[in-house]
Amino acid sequence: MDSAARFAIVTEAERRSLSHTHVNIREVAKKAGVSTATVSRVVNATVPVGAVTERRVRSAIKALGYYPNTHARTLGSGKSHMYGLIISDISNPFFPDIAKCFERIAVEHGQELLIANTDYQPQRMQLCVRRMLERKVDGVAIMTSEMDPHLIRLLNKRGIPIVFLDTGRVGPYISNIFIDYSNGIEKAIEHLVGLGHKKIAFVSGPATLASANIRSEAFELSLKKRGLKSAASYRKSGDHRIEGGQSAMEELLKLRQPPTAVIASNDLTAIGIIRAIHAAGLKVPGDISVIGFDDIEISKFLQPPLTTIRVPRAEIGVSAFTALYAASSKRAAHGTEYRISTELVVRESTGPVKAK
Amino acid sequence: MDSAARFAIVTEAERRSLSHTHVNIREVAKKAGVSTATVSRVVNATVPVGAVTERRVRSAIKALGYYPNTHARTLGSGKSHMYGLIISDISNPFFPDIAKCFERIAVEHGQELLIANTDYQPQRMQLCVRRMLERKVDGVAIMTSEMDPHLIRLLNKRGIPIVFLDTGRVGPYISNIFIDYSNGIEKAIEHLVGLGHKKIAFVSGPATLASANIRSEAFELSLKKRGLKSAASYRKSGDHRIEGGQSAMEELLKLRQPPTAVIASNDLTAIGIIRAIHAAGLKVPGDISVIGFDDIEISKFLQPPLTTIRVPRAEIGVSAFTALYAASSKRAAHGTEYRISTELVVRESTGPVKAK
DNA sequence: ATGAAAGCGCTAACAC
DNA sequence: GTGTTAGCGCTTTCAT
Repeated sequence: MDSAARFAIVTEAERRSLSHTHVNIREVAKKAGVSTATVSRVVNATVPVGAVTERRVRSAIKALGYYPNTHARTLGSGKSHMYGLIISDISNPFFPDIAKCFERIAVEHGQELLIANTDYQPQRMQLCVRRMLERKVDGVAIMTSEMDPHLIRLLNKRGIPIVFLDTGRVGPYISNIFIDYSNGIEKAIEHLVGLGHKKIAFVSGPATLASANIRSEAFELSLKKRGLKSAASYRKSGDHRIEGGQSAMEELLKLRQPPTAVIASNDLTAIGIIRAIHAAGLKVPGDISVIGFDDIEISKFLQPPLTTIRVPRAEIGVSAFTALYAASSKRAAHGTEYRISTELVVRESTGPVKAK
Repeated sequence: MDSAARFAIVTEAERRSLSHTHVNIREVAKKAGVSTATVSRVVNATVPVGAVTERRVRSAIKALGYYPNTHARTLGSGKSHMYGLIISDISNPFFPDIAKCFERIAVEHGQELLIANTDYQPQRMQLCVRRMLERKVDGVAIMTSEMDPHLIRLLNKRGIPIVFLDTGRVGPYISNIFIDYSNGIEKAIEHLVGLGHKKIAFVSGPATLASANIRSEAFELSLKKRGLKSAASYRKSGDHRIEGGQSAMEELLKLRQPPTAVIASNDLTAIGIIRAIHAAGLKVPGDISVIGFDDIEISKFLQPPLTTIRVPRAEIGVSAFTALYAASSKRAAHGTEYRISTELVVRESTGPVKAK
């Protein structure tokens, strides 16, 4: 099969004739013998149209291969039918699931999704917001920590609905997705205590990340609730990547009394921790138990399969969309708080504390 | 810090006053005492403008907080400054790196990236193309296999530049990113043969995926080149997910003469393979060597770190952008082929064949 | 139920 | 170097 047949390439002549005649609503109207307004009504199903008229319009649309120009539509109606999603880094396995779910629902509702990465650089946040403003998005989901109040104000001033993940509080045009980390963390500590662990360490994420801090604080709190003392030497900070977990664990292993269990601020960190433990010739969970956070897809396939605190990412995607959709369709000026709970998924990286 | 202070929420009165006065080019022009055309010239730097005028315009823009409306701009100029990227599934770890890289470069060039997932469903491809058409993208990168020639024609007919990944041939407005799999695969087989392996199996991807077939064929070819016989029983098909690799390996282990080495069509498959080997009480690479494909980020952190054929995803992102940018800026009607080579990354999942 | 026409915010061709 | 103005393709009153 040659190239032309394979892709059904059109001839240059055919293309020229078509590009001059870029099909628009006027041509459809002419062909159907109606006004452009009627075509618009058929396309958008705004007000009822006579049955015969509708059929004529539809067949004209089909015959001409008409696709409405979204930009013109936006200009006319004021709604872009586009939501923005600002995240740190799409290659962080936490985000793709959220983005995918959000996109699917958005498309089902006739909305588009515009994704912008800050790449963890606060100054890129400004560019992201600018893009959202220029594209006139109907709402923005912000899932980074790098959020200058000034930039938020830029969006809020224009009445653009915003939904935050985890950070931020509900306000005018501002919703928030609250993730109940404490629930999962308490279950995790309970699980470890039940296995006899007393020396429990925590490897946190970068201090600049609000959600990482929340996880860290929830850990402290849960530990206190259980009456366990929380030694500062059992608190290490990572970077939410494998490398950070690894070096944090290396330090923990140098302690005179290394922990018997470690909870990580995310699964990548846990992978690094396990790696360091293995590198030291120790076993998971034989010598040290490890609990991750997030439950990214790969976690259940690790050696050993990772016990982890699941953060339901699909639900986050749904809530983010729901928040923006509610705010932008109804004229609900005040945001809503969406609650998402976490749960402990017990697999094989945790076990009874080693007998001395 | 309370909500208002934290986000610098604006008052309702302030917002009302602003939303009525949705800042547009005319207001900037009025404030700067120039025409809208001049403002446009300053914003787009199309033709030189007097130094004082420019300064006045810029300060008006700043004072008013003006952000040009991209949709109006698109309507006026005919260019949307937006590229589409159609992929199967953003949560497949192969894609985020490509998307991220593409997006970064695109933004640097004043372009936006619109991502659409087909979710592996051919019928969703139609919706994706429609979205691209309606948003009037300046070009589309198609990185799925589900590509109905009819849909391609829809894009091509309108002179919209397309770039394919791996599949497809160069033609009018059509570029292709050719990935030289054979190079990496040959190196992989060479590596295994050097370690004494003769019984080498291959676990392919889904037969519906063009790139998976290309990988599979390249394997066959390389094997023949080396004069090794290629037993049909050593050819299993997976699904490019962990599960598929696992069950494929389970079958391979049932063979009277199981292979001593396995090459997988992607890294996830390799993870499944390793899992099955471990589940059978065997060791990697002690009993069986495993080579993956892609080199996703996690591969080097697996136990054991995975030897794999790296497909440079950042380069793919760059090439995809370059192809579209070249095609849409110059009026180069004919596409280009971009070549990307693969390389073997030797880590610890491969070792000498087990002595009998 | 349908048509006519006035925008939406910007660009670009043309004047000066 | 700068202003004027006619579109770009659609939505949306306002008539009819």
